[in-house]
Amino acid sequence: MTVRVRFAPSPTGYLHIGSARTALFNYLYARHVGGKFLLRIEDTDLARSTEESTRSILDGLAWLELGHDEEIVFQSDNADKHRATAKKLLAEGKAYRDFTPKAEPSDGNVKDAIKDRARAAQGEKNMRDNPYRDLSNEESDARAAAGEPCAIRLKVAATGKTSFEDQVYGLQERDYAETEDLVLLRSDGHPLYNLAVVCDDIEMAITHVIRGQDHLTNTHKQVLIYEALGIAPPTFAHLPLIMAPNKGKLSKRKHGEVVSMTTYRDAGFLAAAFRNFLALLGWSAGEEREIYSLEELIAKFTLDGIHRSNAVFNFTENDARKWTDDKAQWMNAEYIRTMPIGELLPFVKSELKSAKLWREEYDPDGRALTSSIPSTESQIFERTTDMAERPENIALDIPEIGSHDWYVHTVALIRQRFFTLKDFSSQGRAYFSEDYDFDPAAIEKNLNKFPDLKTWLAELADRFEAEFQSSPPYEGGVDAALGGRGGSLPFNEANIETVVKAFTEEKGTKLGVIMNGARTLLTGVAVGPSMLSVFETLGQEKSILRLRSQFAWNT
RNA sequence: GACCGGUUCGUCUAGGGGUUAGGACACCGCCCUUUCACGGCGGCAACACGGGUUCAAAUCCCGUACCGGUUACCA
Repeated sequence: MTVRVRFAPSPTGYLHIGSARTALFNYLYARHVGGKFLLRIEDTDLARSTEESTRSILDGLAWLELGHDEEIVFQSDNADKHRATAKKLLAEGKAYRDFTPKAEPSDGNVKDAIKDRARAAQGEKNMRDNPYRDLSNEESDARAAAGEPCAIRLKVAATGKTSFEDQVYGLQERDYAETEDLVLLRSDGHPLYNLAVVCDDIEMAITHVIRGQDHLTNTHKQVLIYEALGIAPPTFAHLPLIMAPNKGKLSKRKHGEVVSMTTYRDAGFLAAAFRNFLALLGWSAGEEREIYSLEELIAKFTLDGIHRSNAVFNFTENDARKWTDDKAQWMNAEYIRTMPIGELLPFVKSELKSAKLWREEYDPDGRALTSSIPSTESQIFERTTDMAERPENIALDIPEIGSHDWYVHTVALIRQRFFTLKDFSSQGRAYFSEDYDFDPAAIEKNLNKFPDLKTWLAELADRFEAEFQSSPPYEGGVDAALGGRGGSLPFNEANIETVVKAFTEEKGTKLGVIMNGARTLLTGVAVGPSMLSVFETLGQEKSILRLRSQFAWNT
């Protein structure tokens, strides 16, 4: 028998972290055993279900790349079947009509009201004392025929117990006395959750139900329905819950965005990294290892690796740096830094695109377009036109600036200190645009503290122009004064180091002062890769122009 | 309240009778370095408590405490 599992969210909000983990575990299990992973939208609560929520959940699943098999089932489409099943149980005497008037919903917190009522009952409540439980068929039929509203309840036997072997928690038993005659059909004819789930799981031929352990007691009720129906229940596996940092419930309302999948997508997380993080929340392969590809997760995922204790999703409210779980952030950074560059490139591309920093020349076949570089160079020099004319020709160290190779080289260089995809368009903006921001703290620390830099860095630009070959003959520049001839050195790391070091000694200052000042001017931030590679990567022209830029000063 | 479940560093976890109780994240320190949120090395830090069983308990049993789930004509 092929394994068939399902993820069955109710569309009452976005896909949150707990549901996402449940979906992932179902997916991994199905793929591991070569079964089917189905999707069912439990939209029977008309009052709370929204299409927008369904879309959001689907978006979340799509982002996590948890593709489902077969058509999506909408539970509300099966309401007639659910009703028919309830009628069948009624006809067989396994359920009864309850003519007790529906209780008015209490105002305030429903959960609390229920809890209070249960506590008031002191556990002495007799679950079988419903006066309509043993109403004669005749009277029941007559009252129903007369149009008297009634709910349909399952007739749970007075003695005995439900039991099932949970794949995570082991044998679970519950005395019938603990379970009330649950309502199958509301008095308005609306099928309720437990009935709907059982009917649909049967209909969908679900073999394994993998869901949160908050359903443990529902499972007993559902087992009761299976028994009444004379159908063998599926195998159950309940998952530990994911808790808030205070070990309390992780709620959409209280914790908001931090639990939503779309937040992570929008914050520049890689689905692969987040999946990896999620997989390790409540499951482990029993190894001292954290990074698993999807294929490895599928290969290693088994139900007995699932834990029984709840896990805390750790984050600190009002702390920008720790807005979400440290490990999730680390995992994402780890993926960005170490995944094959070819796999990262498409993500960087779409990030740059949405930040309007993307250029077609970065594409592998974009080389043919390099002839169009002058047009983009007008952008490069946009903010500095008062300083220099656009150069006639450009000869650069490999890789050629703006080319695909340069793009790959640059991404590989700057990803080393990035945490999210967003960093490519924020911290890394200066590599792709002239229009980048300056971090005030960086300016203060690396520029303002050394007033001499204001002239030194401009001088360094002159030096670059003089020492390195092919420096463009800027109008009015040193180069022009020299007759348009630059030096003879190729603009590469080794030579840049030599030149900068010599310059530093002349000025009697420390290398760090020059380098950090240059970094701030050239990239707007105080952190990044080796400054030598930054110079080289940005290229001679940009380096010179930005060194001469006074933009960052006095900001 | 009742029923059910859980409890190893701050967090995620390994370990399931004999371990210096391991790893990861975070944190701290040192090194590398022009800076740095990269990297390298190191450090801090845990078996909830009390009884048993046993030569030996984090590990098995019982109890307590604490935490969580459920207790709807919600899902």
